[in-house]
Amino acid sequence: MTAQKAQKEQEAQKQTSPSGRFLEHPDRADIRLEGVLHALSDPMRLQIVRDLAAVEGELNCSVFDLPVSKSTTTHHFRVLRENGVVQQIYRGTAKMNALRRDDLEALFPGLLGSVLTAASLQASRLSAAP
Amino acid sequence: MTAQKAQKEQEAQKQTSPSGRFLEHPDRADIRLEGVLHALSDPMRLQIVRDLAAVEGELNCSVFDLPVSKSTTTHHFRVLRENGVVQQIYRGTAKMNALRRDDLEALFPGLLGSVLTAASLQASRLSAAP
DNA sequence: CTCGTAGTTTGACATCCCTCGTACTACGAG
DNA sequence: CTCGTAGTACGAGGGATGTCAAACTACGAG
Repeated sequence: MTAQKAQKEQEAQKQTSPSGRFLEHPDRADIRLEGVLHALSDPMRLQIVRDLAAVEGELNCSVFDLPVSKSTTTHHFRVLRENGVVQQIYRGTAKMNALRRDDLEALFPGLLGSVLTAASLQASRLSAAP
Repeated sequence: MTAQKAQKEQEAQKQTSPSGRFLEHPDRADIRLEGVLHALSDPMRLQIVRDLAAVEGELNCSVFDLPVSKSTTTHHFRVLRENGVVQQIYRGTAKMNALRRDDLEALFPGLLGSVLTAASLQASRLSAAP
C-alpha cells in the first residue's frame, strides 16, 4: 500500500472509527527542513528511515530490531511523524509506518535520496574499515 | 581562495606560527552523516551555510548578521567546524570560514546541494505566504 | 607602546533530547 | 469474556544544546 492510500484510509478512519485512535500528522505545507534534518540526525531514526526506504511499502513498528526499549521506539517514531518524515496508521493492533516520499520530494527535491545514498556509503565505509 | 588552499595554509601555520591559534578539524574520514545533519538542523547554522554557499569563497565571522550574541555565533561556527561542514582559519584578527565542499561531496554526493536547494525553496515558500 | 577590533573562554541558565521502567489502553484470538 | 500482544502515557534522570553576559586574548593600526 502506498502512503497516499494510507492517508486516505486514515481520513476514513477519522470519520468512522469509534475509538479515537488517530495520529496527528503535519500538513505538507507545515513540514520544515530543519525539522526533517533534525529527525534524520539521530542514528536510530536514520536506521528506521533506511529500513522503510528499503522495502518500498509500510512496516509495523515491531519489525524494527532496535536496541532500545519499547517506549524509546515509540518516541522515535513520534519524532519522525511529527516532523513529517513518516506516515503512521493503525491497522488492528499494529501501527503501520511508511515514508512520506511524495511530500518530501515535492518540498525538498532529491533530499531524501541523497541522505539515503549518504547513509549507505557511510555504512559501507565504516564496516569496511576494521 | 579555495578550501583546499586554506587547508594547506593551516598546515603551514601549524608548523610555523608561534602563537598556537589553531583550530581542530575532523579528517574527511571522520565526518559523520548524523553530525552533518545535526549541524544543519539549526536555523542559524543553516543560514550561515547558505550564506557561505552563496559567495563561493570564504567569509569572516563578522559579515554574518545573526540576531544573536557574539558568544553564540562562536558556538555555532564551532559546531559547524567540529562536524566537518566548514573549514576555519585565522588570518590576522579575522577568522575566515569556507564550506568543505569537496569533502562533503566525496562523502555524501549531492547532499549539500539538495539541502541548499531545499532551504531556498522553503524560504521562498514561507515568504510568499503572508 | 597603546588602543580598538575580532573573536574566545568561562560560567550560568533554561530548555530540549534520549533513555528507561512502570502502569496503562486498544485490539484480535480463543 | 478473558487473555496475550502491540503500542501509549507518564514521569524521571542525565546529558546535550542554545543562549547570554562578562572578562579575556590576539592581532593590526597609529
